[in-house]
Amino acid sequence: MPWQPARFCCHPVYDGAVTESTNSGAAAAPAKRGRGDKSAATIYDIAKVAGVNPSTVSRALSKPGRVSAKTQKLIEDAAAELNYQVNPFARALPTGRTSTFGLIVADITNPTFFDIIRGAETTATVRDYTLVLAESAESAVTELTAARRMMATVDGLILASPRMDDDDIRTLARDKPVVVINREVDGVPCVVPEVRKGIGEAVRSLAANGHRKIAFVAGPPKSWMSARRWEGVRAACDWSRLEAVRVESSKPTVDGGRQVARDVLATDATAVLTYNDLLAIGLMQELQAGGMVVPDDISIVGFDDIFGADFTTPPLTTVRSPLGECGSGAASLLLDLLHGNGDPVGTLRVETELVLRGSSGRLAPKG
Amino acid sequence: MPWQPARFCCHPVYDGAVTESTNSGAAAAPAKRGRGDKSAATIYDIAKVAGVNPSTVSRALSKPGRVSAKTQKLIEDAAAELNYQVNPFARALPTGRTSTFGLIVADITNPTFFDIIRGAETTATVRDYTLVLAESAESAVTELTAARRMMATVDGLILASPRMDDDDIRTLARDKPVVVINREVDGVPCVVPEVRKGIGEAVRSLAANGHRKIAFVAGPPKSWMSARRWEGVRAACDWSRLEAVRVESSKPTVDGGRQVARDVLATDATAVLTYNDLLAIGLMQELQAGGMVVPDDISIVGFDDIFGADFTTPPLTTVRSPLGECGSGAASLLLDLLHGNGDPVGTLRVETELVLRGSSGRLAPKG
DNA sequence: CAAGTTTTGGCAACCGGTTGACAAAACTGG
DNA sequence: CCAGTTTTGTCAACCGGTTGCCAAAACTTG
Repeated sequence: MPWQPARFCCHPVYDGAVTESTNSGAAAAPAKRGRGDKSAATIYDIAKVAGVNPSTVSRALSKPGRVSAKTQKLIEDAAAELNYQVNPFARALPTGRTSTFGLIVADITNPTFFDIIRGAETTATVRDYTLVLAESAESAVTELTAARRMMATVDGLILASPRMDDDDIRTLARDKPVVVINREVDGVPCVVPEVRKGIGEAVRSLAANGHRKIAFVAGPPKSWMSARRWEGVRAACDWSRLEAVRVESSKPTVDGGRQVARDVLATDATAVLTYNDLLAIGLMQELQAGGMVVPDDISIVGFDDIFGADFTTPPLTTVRSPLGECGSGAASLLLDLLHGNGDPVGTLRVETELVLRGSSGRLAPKG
Repeated sequence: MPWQPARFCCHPVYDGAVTESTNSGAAAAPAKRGRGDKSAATIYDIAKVAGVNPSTVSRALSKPGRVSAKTQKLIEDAAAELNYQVNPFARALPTGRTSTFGLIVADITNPTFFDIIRGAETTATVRDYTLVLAESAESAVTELTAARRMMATVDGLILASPRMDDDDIRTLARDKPVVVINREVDGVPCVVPEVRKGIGEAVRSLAANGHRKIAFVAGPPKSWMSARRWEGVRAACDWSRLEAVRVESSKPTVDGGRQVARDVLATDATAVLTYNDLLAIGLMQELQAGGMVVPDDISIVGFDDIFGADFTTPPLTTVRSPLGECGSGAASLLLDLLHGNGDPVGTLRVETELVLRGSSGRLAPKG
């Protein structure tokens, strides 16, 4: 066996005893064939019932208008009667179409992706597609492996915040349609939040509250998004004649936020913008633990508006990226690509906006 | 077209202009066939290279020990050289096996499921299976539809906090292996957190801090889990000679928690246990907004220890359900079932435990 | 070394739809 | 009413593995 059996860390109790139910065969012997116990209806069964040739059934069911209205009706009735469902594998084998697409996220733990997953899943379901999910564990290699594996079974792929090279992405995109979220790759359709507006609002808000020096806590060094956000902060600060300094973080998590607190204080900036909300939350926790009051002593602004950003005290001011939209937008883009209009390799830009909550504001007068 | 095109709510800008890249054919014309542009290698290609019969290749690749060591080697080398990958559809068609299983959750928005998804996904990947995700939007009908649809394409199914009838679940389980999380269904393997220990710890902790009357904010009326938790609270309170009162909530969300605040106050309990963390967080926000201090004026204990439960001020005391374990446990159970040992229809119980944080404690002396 | 036993490999049918090529039928217009 | 055109239906090959059955090869044993 190539895999290690999964282990529990908390001593779960497995009571081998069968529950007191009669257990009358249910769930005991899974059916051998692909479909249910009663071998499911095929187009041949329909053909027999409707008195036509199987291929006629196939055409009636897949390409509308190819058969006469009355035959169509006949076949549809027969299909309904037998409650027929196409066998996706039989269909996929000759056509290569699977009505399925993949979504690879860097880290399922990271709430940033929750909304993306949700948006993509919703759109997939609405358009009669199935979403297959995989995680890359923040590793470029794992990501590429997962992507390759998926390519065999899906019609297209969405990469959310991919870690692999541009070239790898383009190579994948040569095989099947690929859409990238949170990064721009030449020649590949992308969905990216446009940071300018949101950051502009954030910086203006801070400037209006008298802040003069702003620290930006950066994300992973190779993150495309982190670079864009830092650019955005710098540009907005230039515009508002504020000073901007950059601080590096070890990892874009709550823990990373706690760790970076010293460095942030060392800059003596009075306001901080972070690469993402997790960093902001960790940073705020650490600063508060050290006795600072937010926003009286320091203002904190996060990025993304993830689930839980408003659980903190004070609730986190943040630049919202419409993550759900990114997910559904990417899915729409991909499905459009799959349904013919394959050309428009463009970038879908979604707007960001400032969500003003309690963690930013005017400095309390020194006393 | 049966579907409505997905719409954006925030006026995203689609710049039809092709990015300044040369766009040299990349991603423009997706390959027609199922695999990559170069038609992928098949067992027939391998057979030709290795100089054996295709069926020998099939056997060498799928059932170890069925061919001689040297032939095996020959074939493996040829496969590696052509970098062959099985076509999952071709394999699924005759066998019905897909190396895929489904996971249906009630609500992708609900962070309770994040860890479950993650656990299941991780285990799936480790054991070379693919996870397919679907959401039921809290509707029993949608859930059943999704389940039926999935049954055609997966080897087994995991239902997390299902909303459908026991009988529907058993019917599904007759077709393919099904594992249920967060609910017990006779004759179907289940994974449930055992609430007694965690609730016991919570109630004893509250009792030790001088609380005499505890309110339980219930979840959805038909939730199996909510009933178990209420039972657990009542039993633990009896044991510790505390009074337990039950309060109904409208929905198990942050908002529902806010709404239930009045009713909780009306009970004049000094401590509250809620059906889940979202309710606890909403309740705490509302009480704090009304000027109450947690835990000085009232203690709050949540359930599940979801992501973000420690973002609040004070951080939330909660009874942790090992959700990740539930997900991976269910996946393991399912895969074991799929790999032969099909019999043990039992219940996997995972332990809960109290996570003591700041939202519970001793009442401040009245002043 | 021959007879008996076990491996190993090859053939061919099969899974269930799809699709190009073609024949039959229906319809058009002169 | 017939030639020409369009619609509708049929046939058969194909997608790429899997597997039961049997023959050939390799190995054991008396």
